[in-house]
Amino acid sequence: MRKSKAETADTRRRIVEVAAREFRANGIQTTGLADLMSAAGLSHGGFYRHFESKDQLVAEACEAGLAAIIAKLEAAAGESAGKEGFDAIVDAYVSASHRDAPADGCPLAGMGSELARADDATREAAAKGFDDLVGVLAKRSSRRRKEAAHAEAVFALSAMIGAVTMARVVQDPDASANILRDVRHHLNAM
Amino acid sequence: MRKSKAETADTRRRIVEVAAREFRANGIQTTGLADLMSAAGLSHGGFYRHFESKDQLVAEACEAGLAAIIAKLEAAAGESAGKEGFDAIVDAYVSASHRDAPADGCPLAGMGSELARADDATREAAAKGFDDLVGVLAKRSSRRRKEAAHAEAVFALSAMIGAVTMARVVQDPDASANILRDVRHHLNAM
DNA sequence: TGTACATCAGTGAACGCGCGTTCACTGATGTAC
DNA sequence: TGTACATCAGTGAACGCGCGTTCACTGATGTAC
Repeated sequence: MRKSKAETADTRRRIVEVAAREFRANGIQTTGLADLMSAAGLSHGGFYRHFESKDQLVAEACEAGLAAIIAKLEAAAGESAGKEGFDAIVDAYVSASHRDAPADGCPLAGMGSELARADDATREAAAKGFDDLVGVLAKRSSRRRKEAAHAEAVFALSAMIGAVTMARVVQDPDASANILRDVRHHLNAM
Repeated sequence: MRKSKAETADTRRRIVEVAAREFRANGIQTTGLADLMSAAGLSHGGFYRHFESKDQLVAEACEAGLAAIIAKLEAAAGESAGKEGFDAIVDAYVSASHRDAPADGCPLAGMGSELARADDATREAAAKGFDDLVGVLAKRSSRRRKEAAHAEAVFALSAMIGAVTMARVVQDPDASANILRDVRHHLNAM
């Protein structure tokens, strides 16, 4: 039953990808390895051929999820540089479509409070992702001074993460949409 | 072994209080009923004399935690009305002491992403708490128009929740402190 | 290049453990007369 | 007001279940000669 190196690498990648989706959508604690493995088309006994522990997978999935959202936001900014790009990123992040698709969204919004209690490697991956996202925003800030642009990006990202998290908590559709709208407008007006 | 009505009510209150602390500090899924009950000084079999299910306790604990943080923030604002009170609340919320004491802090920051996946009653309690917090801020907003004050409060609260959540994820003490500082400064300058 | 052997990806079953929930039991409290 | 009985808060043990992790096994892949 041994698989080729290429197949093995592919399987590993598939597990991380599935995990990144499931953890964002359903939470870390709630998602079992058996579910993950069968979603990846495997029996769950084989998990430990690829990872030392669930924690290791969590860290890698967090990293992968953050890399994915960063790529998406860079794409959303597209050609638009400066403030225009900044707003494009804000609009993509603080949106109903992001709110409604946590599996494809930002890990910091999808599992923020769980990440605060995760192990060192996972928190490190999350912190790096946060920094990278700050960088993505900061380089498009209208502030001239570098420190001011960075601080503005930290502020904006905090609001973005809080907004999407709370828009997912609030069940009333209007109230939820209003949170997104209010935060978007304030960030666009910055 | 039957207890008097007063004692029974007291026990129930104690369980909710302990739960509100533990859920905020350690998360909902991670906190077991046996732990909670022994922290409340009881054997865990007696739980179902007071609650129908863990979910019911989660909802009540969420409500209690939000009522507590609201009282604290009102107290922090104290005599200061208007913008001064607004800033006092922001400074109390977006602080190292709040970050470091999740058990006594805001449930929306302590278990935000878990609340997004909680049952209806819990999400309702969380949404009401969010609204109430918005109200606490809005009535101290410098905006004259009521809708503008409300929108500003929603924006500020989203940033506050995101900031405390992320300050708990980031392990590096300087980076974590900087998130709080940047968000505080921007909200104070609003 | 071909053969012989070692490696190891994946299977399927099992492990101990802690979870939420249930239950028989206890005896003090509450209630009805 | 006092007595007799029903209620029910709390105990402690047990329930089934799903969890993360381990393991013996299989057989194709990789490696050494």
